[in-house]
Amino acid sequence: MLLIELYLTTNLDLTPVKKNNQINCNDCGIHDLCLPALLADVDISNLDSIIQRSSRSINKGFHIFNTGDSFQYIYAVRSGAFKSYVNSYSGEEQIFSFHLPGELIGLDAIYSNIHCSSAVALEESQICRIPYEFLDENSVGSEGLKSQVMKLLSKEITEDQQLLMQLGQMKAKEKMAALLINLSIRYEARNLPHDLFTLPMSRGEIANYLGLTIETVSRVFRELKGYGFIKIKGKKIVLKDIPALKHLAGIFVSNNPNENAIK
Amino acid sequence: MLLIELYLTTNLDLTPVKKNNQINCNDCGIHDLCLPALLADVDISNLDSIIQRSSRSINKGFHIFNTGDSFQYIYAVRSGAFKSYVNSYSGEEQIFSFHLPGELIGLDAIYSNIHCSSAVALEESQICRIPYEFLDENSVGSEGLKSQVMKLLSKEITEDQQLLMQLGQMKAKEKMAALLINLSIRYEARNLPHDLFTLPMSRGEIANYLGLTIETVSRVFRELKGYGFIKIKGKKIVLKDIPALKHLAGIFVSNNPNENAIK
DNA sequence: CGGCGGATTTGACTTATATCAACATAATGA
DNA sequence: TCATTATGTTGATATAAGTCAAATCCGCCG
Repeated sequence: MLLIELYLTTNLDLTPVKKNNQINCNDCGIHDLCLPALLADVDISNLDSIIQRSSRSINKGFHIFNTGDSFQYIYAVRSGAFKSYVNSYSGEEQIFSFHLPGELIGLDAIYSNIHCSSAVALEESQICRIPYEFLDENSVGSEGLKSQVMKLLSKEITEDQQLLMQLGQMKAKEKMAALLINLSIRYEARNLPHDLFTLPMSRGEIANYLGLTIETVSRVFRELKGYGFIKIKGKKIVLKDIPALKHLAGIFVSNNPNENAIK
Repeated sequence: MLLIELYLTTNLDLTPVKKNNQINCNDCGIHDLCLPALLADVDISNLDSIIQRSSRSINKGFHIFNTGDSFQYIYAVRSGAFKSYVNSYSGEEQIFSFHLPGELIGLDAIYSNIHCSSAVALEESQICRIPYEFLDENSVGSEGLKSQVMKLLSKEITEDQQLLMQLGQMKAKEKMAALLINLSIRYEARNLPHDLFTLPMSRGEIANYLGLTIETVSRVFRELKGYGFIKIKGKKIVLKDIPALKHLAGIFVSNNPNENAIK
């Protein structure tokens, strides 16, 4: 496989990637969850020369892009977590997505070539990125890549719609259960414990994301703990009764949907 | 320009398009708002042989696709209006989009090749459609088309995120003002009166879309009428004070954002 | 280690919006 | 046309979640 030495030259705090400590996509721990897994039709060795990896981690609070930035890269989370948010006209922040390892960030800018959201690290994180040009209509050899990115875009729409549904008609308790189950499923997909993890976001970020207040988030956690559905201490959470949480979230589980019913 | 006689052969109530009553994209009234406008790089004459037009209108209540249907076409609204919705596990409907003329429907299915939403006509409508194959990764000559659809997908994500913001933190009055302004902008884009139009959707559909109840929608209309911001009778609405509505929706208008302030 | 500041929890109270119920109006169809 | 049904309005009341305020917890830094 051909490996090309890359010198990254952006505002990101990335050091040049050296030949000898370079990891290729095939060796990456989240290979199956990231772009390569979606690129069956594309020559992966070629992809490896396109994808740029950060050699050192990104600090909590570091913005990988801001609203108004020109579209230069698509990012993939290698480790850690990010949030995407937009600012309303009145300046308030609205989080619309949390990004876990193996997930992509920045696709919103394809439309206007300008990012209309900001993305920031919620904790010590590592990322990979692909120059935007490889998705550009004039680029060659990226046919399969473009199709896959279209699928990802489409998937993102589907996910946004699910969130819309949650925000639109669900009660606080249901929204929170839905978030926990959603995180659980995503952690499971990367082969991490799905019933015991550390929430990468603060209570305030959960509240913002779900359209609630911090106090309500706190109270609902207490209530779910009271039911024995979860154990929570700070950001460490254990999902003790996933079927009950799924039921709360409106996800059909048992044959008798009333048997776990809680007012 | 080459025009090809097309026989449409689906579950849609479309009659064969005859040569002599066929309209091509260049002649279409919403040409500037639809796919052709986004396809500067693509040979439009070729597109005209791809796009299929309905010769008769679609009745209110007709579904152009349902959840679970395989992905066969991308649709463009020629006249009328549609809504897209998903059903929750418990069976309730959640509307996430209204589609006005010149807008596309069905892009959500690119990810899984199966529609995960349903689309239904809100009134007597006409549509065009493009077979999905022309976006398929194996298709030739659709490079520009694919790039444009990617942009549309990206745009849709941006729009969904705006709606998310609305649902998440806005009050009922603000949500409704935002919807009215949004419709106004979209009508303006198709060169229709932007301050006087007929709402294509029912009060119940507005309520569902905004995460409110029918009663609240009705009451907020009355309140906005009381302020003199709108005139409304049934589905006919006049936006009498667009700056005030924009201000309510949180869109910055004047230099002194407090001067229109209403509790 | 100890203290400072931000994050979280908890309680008391308020309020926006939902719910329930009755009525009015508009659309539909024989 | 009128009867019938769907859709929209209005009022009274209930409640989920927000607001305000105080207490507690926790991480961080000298």
